[in-house]
Amino acid sequence: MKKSAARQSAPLRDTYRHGDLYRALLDAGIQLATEGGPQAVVLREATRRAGVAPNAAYRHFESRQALLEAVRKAGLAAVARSMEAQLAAIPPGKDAKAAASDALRAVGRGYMRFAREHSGLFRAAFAPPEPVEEVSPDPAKAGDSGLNPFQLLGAAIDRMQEAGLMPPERRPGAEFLAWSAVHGLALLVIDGPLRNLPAARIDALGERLLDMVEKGL
Amino acid sequence: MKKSAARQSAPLRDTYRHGDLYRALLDAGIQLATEGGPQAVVLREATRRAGVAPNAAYRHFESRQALLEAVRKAGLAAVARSMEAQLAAIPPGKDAKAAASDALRAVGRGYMRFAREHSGLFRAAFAPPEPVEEVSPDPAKAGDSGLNPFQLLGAAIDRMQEAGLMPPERRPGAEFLAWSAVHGLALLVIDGPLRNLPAARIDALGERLLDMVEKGL
DNA sequence: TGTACATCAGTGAACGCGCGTTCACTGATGTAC
DNA sequence: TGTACATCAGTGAACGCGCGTTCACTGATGTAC
Repeated sequence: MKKSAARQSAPLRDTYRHGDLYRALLDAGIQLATEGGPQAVVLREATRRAGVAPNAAYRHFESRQALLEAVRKAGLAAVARSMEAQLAAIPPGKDAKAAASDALRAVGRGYMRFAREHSGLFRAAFAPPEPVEEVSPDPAKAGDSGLNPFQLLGAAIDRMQEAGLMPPERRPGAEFLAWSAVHGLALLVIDGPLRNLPAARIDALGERLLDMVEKGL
Repeated sequence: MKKSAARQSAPLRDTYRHGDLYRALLDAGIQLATEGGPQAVVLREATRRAGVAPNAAYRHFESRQALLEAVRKAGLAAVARSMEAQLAAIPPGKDAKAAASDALRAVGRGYMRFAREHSGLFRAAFAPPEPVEEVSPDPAKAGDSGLNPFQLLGAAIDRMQEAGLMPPERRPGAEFLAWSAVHGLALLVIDGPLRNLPAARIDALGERLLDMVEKGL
């Protein structure tokens, strides 16, 4: 399993230069994270998959840590995109209240869905270094809308409040509460004791959790 | 930092036999987990701390995995004890409704407090192997009451329902919702983007989260 | 349009590291007589 | 109460592993003339 694929001594390309090794290493890193979480992001394996000598990575990343960091940002962007996809799937033409409620649920659903479908990358995305940054709209972490996952959530909650579904005095910090609930279920399901619950039960649980959040906010 | 303490070539004891090496290794493992999470539970380091040759561990644990497993169970028991401590601190003499509500909050608070105070061990306790076991009252995972963390939560929710604070039709599966919320905040705070939020804000957030859960259930 | 040259992306070999695990052993302990 | 002996907890040395990282290099590429 370790020395499985892409393990030839001859390089995979015919040119001496690779072309876009940075991208190739990052893609390999993303793939590794997807397969095995942050720990699986290993420099040597990434270079192996890119068909390149181990030390070639140092032309593009200062260290293993730097590669992992790049993978993390890519993971956050992918989370954001998953949320945006759910937002885009909302049927239009509802009144403001219903639309706001739909949006909040879509954001949560997109988050949980990504966690389940790409659990390794999800775990990498939320691995240690990354203090909360209410500012810093780093485009590398954003989805197509330019917002990162946290900002997407914030926007959904703003709509809830504007639609009158949430008293303004409870607005500050509310994203942390919603985030906690959704994040917790995601982790219990992919990594924790709720792993190997049947998918249908997980879905139902997710919807009930969103009920709870909506009602409890 | 790696070769810091307890690094002498002479053993720390005067007898040839150790006395209670199983316990010593388990304690070392717990300590390692507390310091650095599940990954930090390293056989060789545990034997080093116990003042014993690396391979001596194999008299008591089949493999590194087995030691980690034992640490995990000990961690779960410690979580349960933290929850029990909060339950014990509830002032008596309230009516059933208030008492049930207090109990639910105590359980959640004990969980989050443990996560913050022993974050490495907490992470180890909820590391991969551990499918949900509605049965299996393994005493090694239980606190002094004999209940494991999940069972303590279930009992608190039962009380909520019995006190009429929750409609019976919403009872099934409700522990998963409460657990998700609390677990998510715990992880965001110890490991994730909410790390290095000031303690006072974390406490306040924890109480608001419990409000949300209580209301939302 | 052609040639000389500087640049710098990727090579090949090697390093030291700590890890988990296996082997044949030794010697303190508790038990049977 | 004393002795012989089996048991088995801990020893010492060694293994192979994959890792991150450093070194001096080579040779394709793009640029200046």
